[in-house]
Amino acid sequence: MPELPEVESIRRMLKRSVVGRTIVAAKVTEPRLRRRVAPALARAVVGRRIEGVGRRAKYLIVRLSGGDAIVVHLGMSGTITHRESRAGIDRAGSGNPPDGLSGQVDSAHDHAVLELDDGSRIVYNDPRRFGLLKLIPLDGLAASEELRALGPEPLSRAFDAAYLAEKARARRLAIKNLIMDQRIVAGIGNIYAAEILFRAGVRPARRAGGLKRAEIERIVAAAPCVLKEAIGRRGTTFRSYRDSRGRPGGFAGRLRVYGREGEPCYRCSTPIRNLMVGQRASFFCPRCQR
DNA sequence: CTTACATCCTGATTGC
DNA sequence: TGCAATCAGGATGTAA
Repeated sequence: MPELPEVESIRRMLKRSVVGRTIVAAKVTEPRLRRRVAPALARAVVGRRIEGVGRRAKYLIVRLSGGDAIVVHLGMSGTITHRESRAGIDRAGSGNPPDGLSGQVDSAHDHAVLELDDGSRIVYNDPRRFGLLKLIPLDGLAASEELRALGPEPLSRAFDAAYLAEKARARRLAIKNLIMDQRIVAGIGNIYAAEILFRAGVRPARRAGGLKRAEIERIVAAAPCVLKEAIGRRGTTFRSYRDSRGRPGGFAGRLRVYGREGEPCYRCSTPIRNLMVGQRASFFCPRCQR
């Protein structure tokens, strides 16, 4: 579920609230994520200081003293929340979060908790368990299997028209699938692919290799516009996404096409359509997008 | 190599 | 109302 803007929003908030804190306790209560969380992880992070919180693609990277990073991927349904403590709360194991987050995040799916030296906690929650938690040495991070094949960040200069044109050349798959391929460009998922292609005026099912140069240029220009606007609103909550304080993102009301099947296009009033492209719902305006 | 598809898992929603 | 089918923001492994 979380795409680049959601992970970036969590990164910014987490950075402000946890950098400089030391992890005093850690536990993984459900290691069965998409890949099993290493049993040694919890023990290995205790006593370390949080030096920084970074992001690459949809991965959150929590840098620790001692030269390692906790790499987190939220999969489809993961959230990371930072919960202020109140004395005595979950020591009794009451199950309910003590800090007003109940009803927003179901604690039944809290799978990992880091307790910090100010008494607050960082909680990883993921009902579908498609996520990833892994401790990786910093000096091997870029070469790790998770990060090594990722394409450029869509907010970086490396993602330009010449690059995308080269990657699209002779490719027969739909342009929407191409820009959702993390090896091509990193961080775009189903919601933002739809929004970027709307802004660019290109139909999601168009074959990548058949796009004109001007269309490629419009896609490359649209991507940072859409992503930055979404980051500014702390991401999109379509269903369950919450930021690190448990709040929904504010971009849902700004979505131009995603989830709007049958509703009028804001630009031309034509009903938005939804076609399956590569097994994923793909919303577009049949008049504004060609 | 490229592309299509099933799969992991739970929960919310839709349809009968 | 109840139950089954369908779908969900992701990524990967397999097969064609």
